[in-house]
Amino acid sequence: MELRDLRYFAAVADTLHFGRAAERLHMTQPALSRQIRALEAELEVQLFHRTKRSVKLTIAGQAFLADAQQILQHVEQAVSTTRRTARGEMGHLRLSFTTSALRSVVPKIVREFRNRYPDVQLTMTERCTHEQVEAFREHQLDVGFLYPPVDEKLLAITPLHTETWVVALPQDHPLALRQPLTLSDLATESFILLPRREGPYFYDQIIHLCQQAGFYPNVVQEVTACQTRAGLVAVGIGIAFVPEVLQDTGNSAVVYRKLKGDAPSLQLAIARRRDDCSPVVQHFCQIFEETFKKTNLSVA
Amino acid sequence: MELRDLRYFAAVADTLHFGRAAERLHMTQPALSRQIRALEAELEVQLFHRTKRSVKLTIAGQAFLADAQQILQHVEQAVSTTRRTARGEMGHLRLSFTTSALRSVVPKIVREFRNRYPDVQLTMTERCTHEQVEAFREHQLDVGFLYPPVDEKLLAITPLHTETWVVALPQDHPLALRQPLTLSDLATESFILLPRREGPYFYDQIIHLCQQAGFYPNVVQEVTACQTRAGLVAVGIGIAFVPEVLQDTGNSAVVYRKLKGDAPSLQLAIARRRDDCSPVVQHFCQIFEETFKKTNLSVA
DNA sequence: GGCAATTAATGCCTTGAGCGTATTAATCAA
DNA sequence: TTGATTAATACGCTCAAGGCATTAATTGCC
Repeated sequence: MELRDLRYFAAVADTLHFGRAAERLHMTQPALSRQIRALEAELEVQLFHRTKRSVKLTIAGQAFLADAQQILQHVEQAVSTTRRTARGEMGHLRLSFTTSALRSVVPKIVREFRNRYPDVQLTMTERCTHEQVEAFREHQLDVGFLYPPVDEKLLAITPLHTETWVVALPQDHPLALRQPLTLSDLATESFILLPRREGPYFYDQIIHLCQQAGFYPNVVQEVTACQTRAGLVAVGIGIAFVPEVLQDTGNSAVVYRKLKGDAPSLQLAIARRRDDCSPVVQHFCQIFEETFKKTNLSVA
Repeated sequence: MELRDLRYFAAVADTLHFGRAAERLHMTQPALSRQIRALEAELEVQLFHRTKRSVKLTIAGQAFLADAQQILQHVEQAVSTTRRTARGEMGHLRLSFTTSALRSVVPKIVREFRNRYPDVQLTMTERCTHEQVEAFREHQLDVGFLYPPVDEKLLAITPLHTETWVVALPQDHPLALRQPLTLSDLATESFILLPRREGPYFYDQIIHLCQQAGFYPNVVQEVTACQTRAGLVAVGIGIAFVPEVLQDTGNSAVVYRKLKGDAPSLQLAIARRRDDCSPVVQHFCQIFEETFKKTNLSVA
């Protein structure tokens, strides 16, 4: 059985007239009659009651017609879906970002992407940099906003902008009264930092900056997520560094102070697999470039 | 596009190897390669990443594969459904019956039918004889249990068994004390009957029998359904005739008495359209015949 | 009742889509 | 470098599917 047979059958079932159906199919009536007979022979089922003058669907023919129409429609839809998928208008995009990226560049890009490609299913997952790298390796991720440097030849990484980080202090801390702080002001404080293995570059940067400022920091390591960091600061466990965009102005128990001179900073970047030729990812990166060129200064 | 293309594509997508796919399809590799290329050209979409040594699905190819498999499966299912429909193993049967038939032959036949043809959808509607005839005319009904005679050349009617009707009396009626009644005992009673147009044969039979018994019945006509008849008898509106199988032994306000000698009776019959060649109806009538032959005596 | 119109089926011939065989070209492994 | 593997290409053949001409049966009209 071929789709041809279904098309012919549907035409005859629709018109109940071999001549007119043949005309619609741009063929001759004898050819059509023969094809329908062959189809009936193949199915071993009579699809039409025929007299020399009239044609009527049998019960089985009615059942077959319903399926035939569905199948033909499904085929059309499949062709359309395939073409649109090839063009990147349909499909799936798995996106990850750090907490700070979610507060800066992600909303604008995602809004524009959903606008232009409403039929692409987006899966967005917050992940820190090394989780994203792992996900890329396991083919679980298509595009990520993360902090380089990342030691991974698999990934193509485009830098976006540099985030400045600020100090989070308990509201009643003596230093909270002074406005422009320097790193050396913090020499005697306890530092709340992510474990080195979860962000070695940033960790080493802090250590390095402190040593330049003349002291070695007293580190109280912390495994939990960013959200609890402010809480730990509030109850006096120590002080912490936070991306400027993540300052929680609603929580009066914690105050944020900029650092004069050398401050810890991280460059946000967009990453994708080098071997990923998915048109959806290409569209996303295209939009990223357009949006980034226009809004780079305002965001950075 | 033809189903052939989908079959070929699915085979290659499954094996990711033109040679082995061709083998599975009982054809040669060059022919298969050409067909896939032609399919890609028709879709204007690349379905496979090919090197000289390996084959991989593209994103669009993955999307197409999902649809192609569904379509091929749907085709198989359509063929199966059509064949089973032609054999009468699937489909739809609309069945109607009088209240009395529901209490006699219908349950056994329907049980057996559902047993043998579980995939035929049954629609059962209680209808009196003339409603059934009307439904047959309007192609709303396939098989009916009704009371002939029916003046309708459209229908093929097979008699089933003769129902004896009994008299329903109020429990405190003087005649309720006597056991075998005769029609002439009822000469002075009021009769609750269906209007003549809703069952002229039965109506005329009553009149005729009464006249034979020497009186013309005093008829209190009633339009409502059988179910309320017992209620009307109970409150003393009159007496009524009821099929023996519909005697409501739970209601002590009404008693039922057989009639000695000529009693009103009706023959139950099974009816179908003469022009109905539906295999489902044929199976139903087949079962009817088998069941009827075995149980005729016990039911009648 | 006969004739014209309609319409599905049949017979015969033609064409090209699809297949097979043989071969090529590229890649990989040793 | 060589042999093995595998997809692509070249060329020719075959038959399924289509066209044309005709038949056969039915309907409706005069």
